[in-house]
Amino acid sequence: MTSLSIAEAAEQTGLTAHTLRYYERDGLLLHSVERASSGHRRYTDDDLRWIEMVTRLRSTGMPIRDVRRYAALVREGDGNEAERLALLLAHREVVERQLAEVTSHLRAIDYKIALYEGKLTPAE
Amino acid sequence: MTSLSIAEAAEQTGLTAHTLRYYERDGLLLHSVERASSGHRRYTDDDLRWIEMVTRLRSTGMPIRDVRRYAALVREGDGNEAERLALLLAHREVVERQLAEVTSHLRAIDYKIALYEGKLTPAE
DNA sequence: GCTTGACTTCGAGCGCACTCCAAGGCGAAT
DNA sequence: ATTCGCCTTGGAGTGCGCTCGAAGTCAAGC
Repeated sequence: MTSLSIAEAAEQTGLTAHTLRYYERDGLLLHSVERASSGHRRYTDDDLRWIEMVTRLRSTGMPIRDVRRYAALVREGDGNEAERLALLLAHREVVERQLAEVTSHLRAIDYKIALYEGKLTPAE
Repeated sequence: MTSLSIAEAAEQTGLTAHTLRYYERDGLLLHSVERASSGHRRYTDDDLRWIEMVTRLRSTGMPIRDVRRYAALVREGDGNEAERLALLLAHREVVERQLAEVTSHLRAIDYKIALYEGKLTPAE
């Protein structure tokens, strides 16, 4: 349960093993992943939970470098919650603006689609 | 009115002059942009309208190569409306899935934000 | 006639986020 | 003991979408 190989962690998180190693190297995780005596990585539930958070940030378009900054803040421990909050709030604003933009562009595309559909299924 | 320099077209479309040239080179426009006797590009209203459509597709995440395909279909003229429609419908599905995903991730981030806000503004 | 500034082309360069490869290690199974 | 499969590292490579630079042209203004 509480200790997965990199392949299992990849499966669980939807990332590739390559990406998991890359994230670790690049400072997106809170600390180096533990190793078995063989040298193989062993992911804990906590690791997976954090990686899930990273995935949420990434999937909403947060750049790697900002995720790294956020990870650094969390790693530092108590005392910088205001800074973490600021980072998340700033990100939320970006995402919301982007959602609004995409939605509005999508409506315009839908209009175009309706035109083509009208052409293909002529009114009786 | 109906004939803009590349700088003016850039201003109007929100793209850079570099990007406008790049799009043209890359086959995203319906035809080569007309030239003044000086060799400078002159953008017509039709050009701008098409570029706006391209911008909508790009802003919703359609890859350059698919925009190029769509442009090719439109360029071909009447007779392939079904194919154009299929392309747009497929794109709409992708965008909608992505919107749903981002929205759901955003909700999770909002929850995290609420936690930090709770920490910072302790309940009375 | 010279300068200025906006344009031209061609091709190289860049930033991002992976993605992959080569060479090797470890442990279990045959 | 050798094969197999999964893992390791360091570093190179990839794909995308621009973005930029160098060198040159042209028209207008002084």
